[in-house]
Amino acid sequence: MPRADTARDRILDAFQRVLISSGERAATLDAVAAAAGVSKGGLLYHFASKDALVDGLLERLDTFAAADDERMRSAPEGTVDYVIRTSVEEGSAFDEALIAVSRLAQGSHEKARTALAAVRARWETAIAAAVGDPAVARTIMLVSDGLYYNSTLLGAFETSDTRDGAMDELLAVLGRLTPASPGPAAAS
Amino acid sequence: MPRADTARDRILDAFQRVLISSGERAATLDAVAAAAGVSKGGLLYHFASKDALVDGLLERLDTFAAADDERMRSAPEGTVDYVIRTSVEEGSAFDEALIAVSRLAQGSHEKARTALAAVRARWETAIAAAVGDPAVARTIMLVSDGLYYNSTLLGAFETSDTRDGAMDELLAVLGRLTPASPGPAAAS
DNA sequence: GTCTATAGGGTGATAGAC
DNA sequence: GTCTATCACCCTATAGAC
Repeated sequence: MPRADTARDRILDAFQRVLISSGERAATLDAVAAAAGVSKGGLLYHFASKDALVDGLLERLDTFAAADDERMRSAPEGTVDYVIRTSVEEGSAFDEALIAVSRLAQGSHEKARTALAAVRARWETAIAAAVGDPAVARTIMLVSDGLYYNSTLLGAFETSDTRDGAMDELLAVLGRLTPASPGPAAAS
Repeated sequence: MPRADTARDRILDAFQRVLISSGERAATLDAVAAAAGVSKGGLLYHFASKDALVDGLLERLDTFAAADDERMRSAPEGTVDYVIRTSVEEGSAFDEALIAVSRLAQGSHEKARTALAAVRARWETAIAAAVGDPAVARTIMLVSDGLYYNSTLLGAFETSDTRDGAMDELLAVLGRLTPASPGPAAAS
């Protein structure tokens, strides 16, 4: 179901690509159809309306988010490490769906914004479970939000943030906030 | 110049209002003209094109940002306190211009994104000057970004963040990161 | 300065051929 | 399943009356 080479999936891939590289406004049915290598009519056979196309992408995001949820909680480096490091784009399928939906949310699409908030809620819950102090958990979540905001919305990571070791530095700073316990390895 | 009741300013106010409440896509010349109480033709007399309208808003933002820069550096509560607290919407004229430009940046508008990055750069510089450690400064800036992301883009502050004292709590957590010196009062 | 009218281009969606 | 018209609508911008 997730990685089939059906026409539907190829169209969703194209939709994502156009959204990510050119934004919501450019993601017209015409543009998506062209990127998918079909005509507008062909696209509309698989997705009866633009809203249906959006819903398809939102479902895809939800599938990926559920998978990420498990990975996040069982991450060997620890939940906080995992969440912070994956806050900045790395090119996974989940990432791509997430950024595409972000572009959608940037437009006006209410459903996309809700879906995004739901993904964020998963992260927040996991961080709260990993760190004792709720105020610290909130701080860490906000840092994650900040990384995400910079990398996907502002597109401004030419400065210090791509630098190798910047992430380790950041995690070291955040590590100082959890008085009791483990940044890395809360082991078995 | 900044607070005159000229027709230009009334139109820019209307542009802001529509952008904030209905998003970039809804901010058509028709909608802005209606909100400003003029016709489309009337609007286009003052701003020759939609691009000119955007430029007008960007100039307004820059004026406010320059004023904010001074306030930020001379804030009696300290720069970090000031930046963090003003990261979440409070309804100032600066805020409104900032959010309006954000909505614009959410579309595709490159100039708006650049303007937003410039404002962020002002904050980052000021924080770096106030806090010794650059890694800590970056962390604080990311928290500010996160607050901004949540309040203006996700619109998700119904949870813990509006709560009275949430900001104090957050600032207390961040205060633990500056080993040497003063959250509040680096006084005279 | 502000209005109405209209040109010109793009967008989502339908109908019907293949 | 996929394509080529084609429709109705909305958006920016211009022209010219008042």
